Amino acid sequence: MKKKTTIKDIANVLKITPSAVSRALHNHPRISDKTKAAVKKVAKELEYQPNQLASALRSGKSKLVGVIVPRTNSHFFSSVVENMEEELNKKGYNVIFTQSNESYDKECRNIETLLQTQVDGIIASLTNETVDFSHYEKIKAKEIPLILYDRGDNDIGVDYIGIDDYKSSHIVVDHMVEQGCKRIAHIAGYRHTRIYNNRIKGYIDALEKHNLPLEKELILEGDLTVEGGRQKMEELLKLPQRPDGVYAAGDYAALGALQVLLENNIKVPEEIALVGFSNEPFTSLVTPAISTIYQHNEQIGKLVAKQFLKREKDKTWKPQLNKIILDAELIVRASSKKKE
Amino acid sequence: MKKKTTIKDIANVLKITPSAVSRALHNHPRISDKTKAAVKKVAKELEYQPNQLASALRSGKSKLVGVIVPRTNSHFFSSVVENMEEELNKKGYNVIFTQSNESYDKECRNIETLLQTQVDGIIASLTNETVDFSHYEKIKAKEIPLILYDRGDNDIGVDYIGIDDYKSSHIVVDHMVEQGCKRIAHIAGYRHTRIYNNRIKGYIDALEKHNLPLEKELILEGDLTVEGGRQKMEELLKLPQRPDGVYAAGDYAALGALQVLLENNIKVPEEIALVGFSNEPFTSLVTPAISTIYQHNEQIGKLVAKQFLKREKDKTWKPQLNKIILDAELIVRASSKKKE
DNA sequence: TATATTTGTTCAATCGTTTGAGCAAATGTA
DNA sequence: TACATTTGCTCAAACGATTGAACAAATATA
Repeated sequence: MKKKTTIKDIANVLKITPSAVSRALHNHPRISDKTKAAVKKVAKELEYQPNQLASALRSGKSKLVGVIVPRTNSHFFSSVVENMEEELNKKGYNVIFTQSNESYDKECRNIETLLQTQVDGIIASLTNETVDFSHYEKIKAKEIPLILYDRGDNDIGVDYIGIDDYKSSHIVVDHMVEQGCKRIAHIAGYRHTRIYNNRIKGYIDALEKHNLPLEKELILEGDLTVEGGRQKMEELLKLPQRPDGVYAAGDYAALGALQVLLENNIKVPEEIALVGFSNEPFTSLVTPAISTIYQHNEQIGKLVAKQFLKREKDKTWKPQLNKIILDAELIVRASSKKKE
Repeated sequence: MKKKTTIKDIANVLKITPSAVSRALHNHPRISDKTKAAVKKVAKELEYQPNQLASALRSGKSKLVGVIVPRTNSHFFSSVVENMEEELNKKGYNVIFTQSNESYDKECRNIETLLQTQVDGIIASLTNETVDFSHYEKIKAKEIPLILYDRGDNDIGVDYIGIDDYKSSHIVVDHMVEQGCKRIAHIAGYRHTRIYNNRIKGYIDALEKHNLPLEKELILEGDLTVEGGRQKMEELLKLPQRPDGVYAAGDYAALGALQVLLENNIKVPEEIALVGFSNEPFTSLVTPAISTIYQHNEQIGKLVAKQFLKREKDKTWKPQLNKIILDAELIVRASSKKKE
């Protein structure tokens, strides 16, 4: 039943006041080096652990950052979060982490609870459902930093870190053309989600750049699940003239497509080349390994954390749209290597 | 620059004291229904949000639970955490979540920071490295609930929730024998990790149960990575007499084994059946889909949360070893279906 | 009617730390 | 020597909520 030691205990031992102890521990210039040393020694002896709650209450800073993640069972998000945490921990912040599970309601509730917990800032990526952004205004009203990543680039008018989806499609198409593809199909996500729309636009413009004709029946919008990928691939195989390359806007869809191709004894990449998107771990594990777009997960995590720390420091900053867009990177694997 | 409303503000509006407001909000029996209603009305009007920090400081309860996860980029852990969070949120707890990244040092630091944040309890799964448990004694000393899951069953003498690894091996071997396997190899994890040791013991005893001879060269210990699985599988293929079934103690190793089998044009499951462990998502995605052990991720998450809530409620509880062991479930897929 | 009990509230201390103001002693400046 | 500045600390009031004790008013009991 041993009590936690407080600054008061340290003060008693040294016959000074708690205020002096507090200042000593924070290296206040008006405390003598002698006292500082003595305080720190006693603090160590008594195993003093500052009570963050008390300090948070008094100073108004909880040293907690709230993070909202759409899902954790995606490699992209979990590695983003991992790096964010690391960076923030270094600066003495802890991360409270919540999942929205792609549900708008849950996202709203997450914001509620995070604000209630008096977090010093919020880092979020929107759910696919989110089209109304009023709940984010609450955060802005509290005047704490709000940083978005991956989803929600233009929506709320704050800092945003993500990759360039439009350009990513260019990179993919450039690569496939370079490998000899002449008719590239696109298994796309739904247009109403901005990132998928950008990928579609990038795909279209890249075709034009390479003087390839745009064929409507080669763009197939759908949900990017394994099953979705299978269906779209089957449709593509039924076309009078088959494509010689397939660019899927998601890895799961790419996997579904690959399964169908292999089941039909179509050689990948010789007959049809395949590229996915996101660098989910399994892409390197299947045979043939799937080429895909790597979104710099780690770097996004770190950049988000740094942006938060920057905003947190500068009290005068007023929220405004500020995008940091990273170039994605193509990882070329067997599924798209027609040439050696 | 609008200030947050406090109970004091509500008190001023109604010309009563903050204590009355506090009690009204908590439905204290000695506050009249009239006052309660009035307080709640004003609270709503002023958009009152209780300051958790203040309440935590005074009451000594932060309503935060610290969770330590070895890694998040594993499907098992992320779904465990997801369900844990949901269950705890329901009861008004927030989750502070930290990763140890399988590093002992990081684990120690995680505990430090969690304790510093004054969490009401800690939920943890040990890293593979952890063999010294003294840092966990600190948690026990603080007399806050400590619940372990998946890793660390007997080590610390507290509540533990996990699956029965020994029995899981029996289930796997039973199934393979039933499918007609006569010589089952085991690509095992290192014995010094308890769960892997239990899987090995289960494998051995199950063979005996089925009157199958135990052949030393069919047990191959190693790290259960894709590459590790590949190597072990290659060793197995070099044996004078090949096994007709392979039970890998991890899905990644199973995948590596599968790759080698397919590269050698060995028919799976006809010539060699294959079973993995953990139900990582990719096991259902590869061809043939890999049979594996499902660890009831969701249920473990929920049970851990419930156990925490139970301990949190009962102040008189003294930590003692208390294991909840779930039976794992075999998911039979193509890779082990020799019979129809 | 006098006393006991219940009801509804106020009072004041407290959780542990931070922080502006205050003040004496030490040091610097003229 | 006299005054200004700096140094090193103390004092006391916060931060916002909770809680045991106190107390007046209302109600019940004898």
